[in-house]
Amino acid sequence: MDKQGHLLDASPRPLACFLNDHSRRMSADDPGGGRGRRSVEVDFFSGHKTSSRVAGSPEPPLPPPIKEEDLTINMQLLPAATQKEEDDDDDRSASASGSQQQLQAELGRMNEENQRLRGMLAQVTASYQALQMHLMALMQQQPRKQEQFLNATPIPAAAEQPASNSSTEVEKEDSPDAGGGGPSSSKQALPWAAEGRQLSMRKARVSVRARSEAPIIADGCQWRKYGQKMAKGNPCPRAYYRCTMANACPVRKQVQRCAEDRSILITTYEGTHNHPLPPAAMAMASTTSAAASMLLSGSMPSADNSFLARAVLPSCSSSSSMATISASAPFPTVTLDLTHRPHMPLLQAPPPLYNQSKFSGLHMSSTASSDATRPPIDTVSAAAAAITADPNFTVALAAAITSIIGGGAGQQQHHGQAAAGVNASNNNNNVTSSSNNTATSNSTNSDTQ
DNA sequence: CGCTTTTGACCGGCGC
DNA sequence: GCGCCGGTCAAAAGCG
Repeated sequence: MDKQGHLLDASPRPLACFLNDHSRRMSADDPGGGRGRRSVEVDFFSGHKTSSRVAGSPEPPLPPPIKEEDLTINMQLLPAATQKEEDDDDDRSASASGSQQQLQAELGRMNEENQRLRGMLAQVTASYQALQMHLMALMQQQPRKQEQFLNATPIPAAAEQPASNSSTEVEKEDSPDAGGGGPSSSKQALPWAAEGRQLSMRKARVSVRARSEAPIIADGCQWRKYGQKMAKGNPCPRAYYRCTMANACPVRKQVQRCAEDRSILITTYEGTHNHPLPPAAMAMASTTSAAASMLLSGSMPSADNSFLARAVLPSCSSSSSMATISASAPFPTVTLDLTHRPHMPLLQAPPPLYNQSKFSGLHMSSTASSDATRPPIDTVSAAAAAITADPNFTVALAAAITSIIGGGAGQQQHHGQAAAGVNASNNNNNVTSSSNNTATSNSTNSDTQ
């Protein structure tokens, strides 16, 4: 726990801060930096972010545009022997021309390095995507551990969160005969339902409360509406969406307006995407999936309710007031409240993106408080999840990389995408080809009640 | 024509 | 066992 806490506490800052700090440090405090300067190291496969330090090895540095200061620094960093040779040279004009040649040679070398670094950057970007998939694969390889965690701490019947078919899913997954012969077996033929392992990832939910007039929040993904119901206790209908970015993506979400304040949109995500996500969707998706996976993997210490809050919302330094635990929900559910700061400019905003989180249904306050009965903490998963879960980091990474590659031309674009993906108040509707206001379409479902 | 939304019906869990 | 409820299905309708 201490390890994880330290790790998580040590990396709350957006990448943009690391970049700025780093370039400042490199130009002033690190004359011995040499190559690999201004590097931002992210070990995507271990999930450890080491960007605040100068790398010992010149591996994955970001390719900076060649600037005057670079040349200046590099000239200062010429080997001592070379400088001594220059001093001993009697022919000053020859020395000057030699210096010029060296300058040009250095420039050429920097250009080559720049090209090389761009290639590396492409690899890093690909690795980032691969990491996402790798994480999902790892999490799906641990359903048993997750089941143990969930089964060892049975969840009380629901009152706060809507009831669900969690136990149904557990049965379907655990018992091989669950799907056989029943009338619902034909329904299992659906592509997403055939992914039985995916069901395990659907037990935890991440709920996002956002103030928005739009029917759904723009999270960068494509969704298809497959149902709408009137939920008890809420005059507003609840809409059910399924991710359509991949054929068998198990991710679903429920969208419902808050009964008390209808300007607040409550979006509940369930599951983990099994496909690469666009940058605009990365922030929200990684946050929700990481939160869900950490809930399921039991990666949070039982004694520290704020652990997950700090992991998922690492920008939040004060955790005492933002993490509460309710044992009344059928699902382990993380609620991210975005309603207090709806227009946070991401890349200029080191302050918390989410200023409040509420944990409901963690059901760990009583039964899981004895650490002896809990499954071991998966440090790597927790760390990787925590890092990828940091929307500031993800968005800043994308924006920083884009700005470096595109020389700022793409920064605005990425900034816009990032904002669209995370700013919950964005009114863009990312539901596929849908202009209907599903939440306000008074097609109240009479259902069979 | 293909895709999405709508909406009534159906299913299973849960409480009484 | 029955009814309530949440979640999902699938045919019909709508849309570009």
